[in-house]
Amino acid sequence: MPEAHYPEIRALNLFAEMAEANFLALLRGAYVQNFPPQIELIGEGEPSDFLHVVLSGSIDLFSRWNDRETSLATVRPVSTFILAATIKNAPYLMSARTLEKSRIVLIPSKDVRAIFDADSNFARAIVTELAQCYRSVIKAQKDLKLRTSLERLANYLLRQQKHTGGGATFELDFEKRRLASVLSMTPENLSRAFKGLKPYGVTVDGTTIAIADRADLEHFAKPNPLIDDVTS
Amino acid sequence: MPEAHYPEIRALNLFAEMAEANFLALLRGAYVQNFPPQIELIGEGEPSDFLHVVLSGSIDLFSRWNDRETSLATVRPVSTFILAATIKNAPYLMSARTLEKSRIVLIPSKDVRAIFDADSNFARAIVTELAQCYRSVIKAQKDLKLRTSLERLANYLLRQQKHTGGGATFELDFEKRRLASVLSMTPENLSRAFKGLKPYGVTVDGTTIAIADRADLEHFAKPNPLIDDVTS
DNA sequence: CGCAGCCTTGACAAATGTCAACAAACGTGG
DNA sequence: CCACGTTTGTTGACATTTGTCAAGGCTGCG
Repeated sequence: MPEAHYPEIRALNLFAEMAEANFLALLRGAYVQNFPPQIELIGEGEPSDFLHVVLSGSIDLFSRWNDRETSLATVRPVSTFILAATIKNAPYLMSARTLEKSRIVLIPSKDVRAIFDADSNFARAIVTELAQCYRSVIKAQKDLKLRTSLERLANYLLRQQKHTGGGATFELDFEKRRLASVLSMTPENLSRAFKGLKPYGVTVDGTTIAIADRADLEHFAKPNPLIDDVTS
Repeated sequence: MPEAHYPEIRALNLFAEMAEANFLALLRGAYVQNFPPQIELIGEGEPSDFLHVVLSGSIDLFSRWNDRETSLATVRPVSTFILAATIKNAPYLMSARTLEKSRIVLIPSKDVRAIFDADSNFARAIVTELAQCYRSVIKAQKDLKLRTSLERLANYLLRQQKHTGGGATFELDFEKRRLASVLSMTPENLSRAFKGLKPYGVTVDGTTIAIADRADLEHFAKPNPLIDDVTS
């Protein structure tokens, strides 16, 4: 793969502290690939042959069961996905597809496991990353089990507002139908939920959201650091 | 702590491969404590001072928000809990309480982190454990987002039947109100859900469940290894 | 025996999903 | 650049699922 990509991969927490020789060894077997939108990169149940790194574009992690489908997470540059399956050498639990044109690095899983054994800094970074992932899912679980769909939407909007800088108006970074799936509701229900937040100062124009008074919305949403904060 | 407990702790995957000296160092600062039922051991948001190991009894991991409460997992002997918080040195995301009289080993988190840095076998075991935990939560997430409560109950019963040896009748290992919370439903809804499974051969007598024809129930429940299998 | 907690049941309310229709936005090929 | 068809979002009417409240039965324990 082109060395031009090395620095941005190296900058990831996962790879930042490892020995240079090991980093190079890891990327020696890796390659970069460009994918058009809506391509299914991996299917749940398949063996985890590669650790994936998104360089550009965005990836939807989703799952199907009994003719139903749900989005579990979105991966944006620059970060890795399906690390747990790679480490455990177990089948993928989620499918992945490109949402837009995306550039992905594929690192053979066996190389990841080999270097993991050889480089304790890398091992430590993997632990931190996995612990982070675990805690993120636990938060999502709490969001799902403790809140109604209206509350989930309200808190999502507050998170997204913060994430985009805190301005009174901001853009959704999802197609609404995907947002609905992420929030575990139908598109119709999401549409009505937006209206349900109007009393709390939320107005919607396409993918542009305006929050008239953040405190007002927070009073309803009751955001909680142990559910809504990205870090920690 | 009494050395009598060492072997059963040592037998855990997490501790099995580490150097003896490190194992002893880890347990030097640890102590065992007995708790009566219904004691809240830790509260979400508190700093993660100890890694916990359940030697006997059982522990409910749960979370509260806005006057609501939900059970996220049950920990049974012999296993650890809240490893991720310990590793990240971050606040607990879940509260924990004893369900029955329980004996717990408390290992200072800073010792865990220190030995983690010193013992690569231990580090590897932690990675495996975390990856396992992560995948379990993802499965729970899929269960929750892709299935109705009736389907979740049906699949839970199939898992529990398998877990208890596969006999046509078996015992629930939960109080029904807790099972309801784990499955993300109200006790009333659970009560009715049991009746809803009657057409598929499920009969209930107290905490004793009978499944007349497993294939019949499976036809409805559509269990899937990527959601319902404990391993992998 | 009597109390407390759990489970169940019924009646009802609220939340959410489904289906159908239509409008708006988007992309493609002419 | 426009016309067309496809996809997405919205809305209404309705069904289903799930939750809430209240009451009563059962069980276990002091």
